Amino acid sequence: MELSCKSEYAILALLELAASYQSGEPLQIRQIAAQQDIPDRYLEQLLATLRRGGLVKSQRGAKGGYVLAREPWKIPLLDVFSCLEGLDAAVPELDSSAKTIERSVIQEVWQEACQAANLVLQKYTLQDLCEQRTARRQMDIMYYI
Amino acid sequence: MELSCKSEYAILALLELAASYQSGEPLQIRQIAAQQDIPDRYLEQLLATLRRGGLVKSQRGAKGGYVLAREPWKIPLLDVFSCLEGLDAAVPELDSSAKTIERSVIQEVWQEACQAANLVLQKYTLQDLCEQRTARRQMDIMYYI
DNA sequence: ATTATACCCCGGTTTTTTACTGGGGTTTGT
DNA sequence: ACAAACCCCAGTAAAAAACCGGGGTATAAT
Repeated sequence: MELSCKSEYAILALLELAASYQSGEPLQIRQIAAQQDIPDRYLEQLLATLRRGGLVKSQRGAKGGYVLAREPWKIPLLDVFSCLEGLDAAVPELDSSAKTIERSVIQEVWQEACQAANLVLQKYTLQDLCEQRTARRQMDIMYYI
Repeated sequence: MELSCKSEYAILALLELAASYQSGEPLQIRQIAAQQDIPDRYLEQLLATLRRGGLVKSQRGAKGGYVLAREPWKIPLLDVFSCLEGLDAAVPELDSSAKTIERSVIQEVWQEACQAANLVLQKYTLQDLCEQRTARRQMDIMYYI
């Protein structure tokens, strides 16, 4: 199960926004894209999706950009995934049209596995990842010395 | 997270093999494909992969076919997935080449989520699914009456 | 031995999804 | 007014998933 570029890019962008959340100043697509080495036109689409999903707010015009729609600790990663991949993707619904019993039995197990994964993605917030990042940076400095 | 055709087909086939495991008689691709409504040429590929992965054994020639390589209760679903999608797919390794700290932090969380899912897939065996199936069939009969 | 059956190998094609790009419009601060 | 940014839509390229076909090989039955 590979993490899609899409999700990785989105989370990277959100991490930037989380880091600058205190400042209140919006970040521009260009900036984020440059910082995280993401194709900016592509990132634009992702941010648009995140905006429609209520995860970020945008400010148009000069000095515009994006800010998180709510505090970093109130945004679990699961929200990001369900926004991008669709909620039905995060937790696939077992269609009652269930062609055969076998298939629905398999789907149920699969669903349980997905829910287990989602539980993990639910418990980590952007804030958590930000902290992990700074902690890691500290470690790298220590190691350097 | 959608279940791939590939994995669904494979598990369906393995369920058939599990069901006829007692008999000792091999099942043919054609039979399984017809029973579960799977394109037989495609199923052939999958069974070949499962064979190379040591999950099934094949008997060539007339009266040939496939049998499970070991008892149904000794085959957790995770084995099927890792065989088909590759072990590195089931548990993505975080490459130490880690471009940036941010990306590796994200990968770690993703990996934890995958492991949670794998734990579920580890605990269910083909046997379990078979039993689920027969149980479900009983229920359907009750409901019919 | 011959023959029919059924797996084996390998490669190609089609379809779908993912990742990415481009053009032209609209809002907004200076 | 004008430049900086987002907005919308549509297309393309590349990769993965799903599927198909041909010719070969082992094996059981006759």
